[in-house]
Amino acid sequence: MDAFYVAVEAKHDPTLAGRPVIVGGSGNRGVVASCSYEARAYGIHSAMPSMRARRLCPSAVFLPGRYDLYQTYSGQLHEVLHSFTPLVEAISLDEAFLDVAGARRLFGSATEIAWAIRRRIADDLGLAASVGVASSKLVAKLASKAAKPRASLPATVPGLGVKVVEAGSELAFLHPLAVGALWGVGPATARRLERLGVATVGDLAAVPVESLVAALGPALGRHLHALAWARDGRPVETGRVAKSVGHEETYRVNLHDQEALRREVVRLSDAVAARLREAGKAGRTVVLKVRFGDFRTITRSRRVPDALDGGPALARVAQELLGAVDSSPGVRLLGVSVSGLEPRSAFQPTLQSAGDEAVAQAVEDIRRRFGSVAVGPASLLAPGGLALRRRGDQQWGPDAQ
DNA sequence: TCTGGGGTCCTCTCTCAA
DNA sequence: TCTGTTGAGAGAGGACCC
Repeated sequence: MDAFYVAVEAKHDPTLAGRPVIVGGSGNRGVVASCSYEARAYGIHSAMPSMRARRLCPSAVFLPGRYDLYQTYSGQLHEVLHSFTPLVEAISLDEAFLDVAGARRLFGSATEIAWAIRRRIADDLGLAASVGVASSKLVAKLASKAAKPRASLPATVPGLGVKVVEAGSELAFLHPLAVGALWGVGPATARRLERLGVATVGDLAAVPVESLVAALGPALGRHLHALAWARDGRPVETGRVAKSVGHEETYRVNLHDQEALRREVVRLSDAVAARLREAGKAGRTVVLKVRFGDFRTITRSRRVPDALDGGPALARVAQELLGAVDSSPGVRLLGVSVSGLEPRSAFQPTLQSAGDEAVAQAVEDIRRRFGSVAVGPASLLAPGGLALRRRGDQQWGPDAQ
């Protein structure tokens, strides 16, 4: 989808159309989640600190973002995609891979399907999408990028809408691109490749695989070498299951007080537990993440004998992990996550957790009937109240104020 | 310029057991 | 019995994606 969050906002408020609009955190520790092409023309991009974006374009409209609303649109989008093929691999709220090999008898060639999907999204959702058509996920993804509009002053240059890379012409399409365009090449890998004299995908293809393995390790070295030669046999995977569930939060000001940190751990654990139970999952590895004022980040984890899904049980483990951390430099971010997930039915609650189990069930029932802030851990009744978190709350950093 | 939140995957190191 | 090797698993960190 093209500038998805901003496009949804503009649909609900047509006065936003054609203006520099930024969705993201408004506070001094927030970041840009999505921005309109008009904002991109000022050099603004997603993940940029909001403060910097504001400096680059003081006249931009800043919106806090409505995760629930974007989720609703995402659901509609995936309904449209599934009406063409069941082979849909969702990679985010607004992007997906489709394997349309089996849909051609019904809907025409892959190119015809691409245009039809684009029309349906425009008709049903009122939003613009760009589609890439190719024989592999790698090339399709890059083709969809090539089909998007381009930010420019004085006006945005409209995109192709659909970009087709015919079988046999993949290398001609790939090799002129910057190496950073490849999936798996971020800033750190791009820097390492630069030292090898690699700037484009074509340069990368010319490097012997042994040299890449020596420079980047066996997994990444071999993977990138294959991608540079357009060898990408990864199938479209439907029904991928989550391997971990977590919740983390950056604070407006650094926290120093151990008691405050312990309360935060309870709150985060409660949020994680709610989502675990929603998903019918429990997990065996509890991970505490701490980011200090100087941005140094550590994780501490513990594997427990019985899978956990209750807030109090998670909080106990996470608080033990927190106890071994020196928080005196000041804590900027705290996170709790659980991995090693298994279906809830596959484990038996121990005697100790049986009480937690009953409490968690009751809490869940009350929240279903009266809302998420109707009940919560007593320790959170301290200053700040029942500020329980759900997924999508404070998605892009602490609010201003 | 001052860096979010929710994830996945890879690599390195350490420990323990065979 | 002692020492070295190997492999598995856990813990930690880092890079990357949207």
